[in-house]
Amino acid sequence: MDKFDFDQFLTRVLQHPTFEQCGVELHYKKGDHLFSQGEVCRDVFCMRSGLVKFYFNTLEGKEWIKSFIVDKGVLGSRSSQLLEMASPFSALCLEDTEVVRFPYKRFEEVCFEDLELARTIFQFSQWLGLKKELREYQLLCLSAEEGYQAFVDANPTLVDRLTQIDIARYLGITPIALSRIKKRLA
Amino acid sequence: MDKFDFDQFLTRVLQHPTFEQCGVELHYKKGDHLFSQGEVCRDVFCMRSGLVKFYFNTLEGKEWIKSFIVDKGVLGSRSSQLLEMASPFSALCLEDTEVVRFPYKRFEEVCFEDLELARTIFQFSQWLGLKKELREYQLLCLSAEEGYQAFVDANPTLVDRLTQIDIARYLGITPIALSRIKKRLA
DNA sequence: CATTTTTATTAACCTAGGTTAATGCACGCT
DNA sequence: AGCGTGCATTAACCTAGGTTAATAAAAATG
Repeated sequence: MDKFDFDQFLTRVLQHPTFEQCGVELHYKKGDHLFSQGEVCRDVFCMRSGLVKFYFNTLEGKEWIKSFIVDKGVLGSRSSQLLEMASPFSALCLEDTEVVRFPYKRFEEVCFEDLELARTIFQFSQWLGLKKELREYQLLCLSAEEGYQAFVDANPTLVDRLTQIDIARYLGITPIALSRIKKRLA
Repeated sequence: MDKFDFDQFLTRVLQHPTFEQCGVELHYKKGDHLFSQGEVCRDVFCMRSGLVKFYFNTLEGKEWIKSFIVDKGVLGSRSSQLLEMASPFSALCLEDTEVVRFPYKRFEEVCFEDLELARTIFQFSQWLGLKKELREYQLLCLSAEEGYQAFVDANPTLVDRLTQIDIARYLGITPIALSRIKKRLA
């Protein structure tokens, strides 16, 4: 469960009659938003390919990146889905991205009818929990330099698909600081 | 779902025949560990009263606090439960604490038999996800001063039960820095 | 009740990272 | 091709927080 099999996950979910019926295939271009901070977005996005960043815009006009979703995955705004609240963050495509979109409520309903699917989704949410735990650890315990190294080690191919600005915003530092760190390490 | 009803949760879980049978009531004293970093702990702890901190010890000999569990809650080490890995953090009682302990595997098994319980646990894990999202936001986007204010606002009564050291370790700063922040705010 | 052991505060100094601004590159665009 | 926009680097300066250390108050501990 260290790595999660999204191919299998997507197959299982998207083959389900409910989602074959209510799922909408969408092709987003680089620069498009899946949803934006401040909106309520009750959907689930099953991502087949592409690259998406979740980011916050602060009151001081700064941007911080919550996470990247790479190639395949499942995404959405939890607080919108569960509490019908405005999403606290935006989802922006950094590359052309293909998704199937459907309402979260359907997802929840199906979960309690189809035990096999419930199990699959349970596994996904456990995996996500582990990832979030790691992120929390890195933000809390690692210096900027350690955090950068950990990010590069864990995502060797992703690094080349991102700007230094976005990597820095993910680590919680400025691009200038990241430039200095890279110089220090080289 | 903004606040989670642990009274109801604990009642439902602990009334279940499986946990009435395999659950062990334990009374920990202030200073006791529920489990320690480096050990595998496959248990779930249903907490009835007390105060527990989850903390990391880094290689440089520093301590950082992952979270506090206050009064009532459910806790354990996810990576131990799911992956049978050594826990990356320790759980220490800051006050006398009463729990019921049982193996996580049982928990998982029961979930797939008892749909009502599965629903309850699903709600809990969603609530936990929301909490972790907020924590991620605060670590990533807030300054130490903003983080302290947010912590005090969200946990007005908890603050008096913690030392300044532990609050600082939770915010990711030193107690000295927190002392300066308090002075600045007063 | 006296004695360690923790905790909180403050001061002096240090350092990593933030800020502003200038420069040179590498693109995507018409 | 030529233009503009965004990206990466570097420098100079500033600031929040880290470090060490001294002090005093408050808790545990016997």
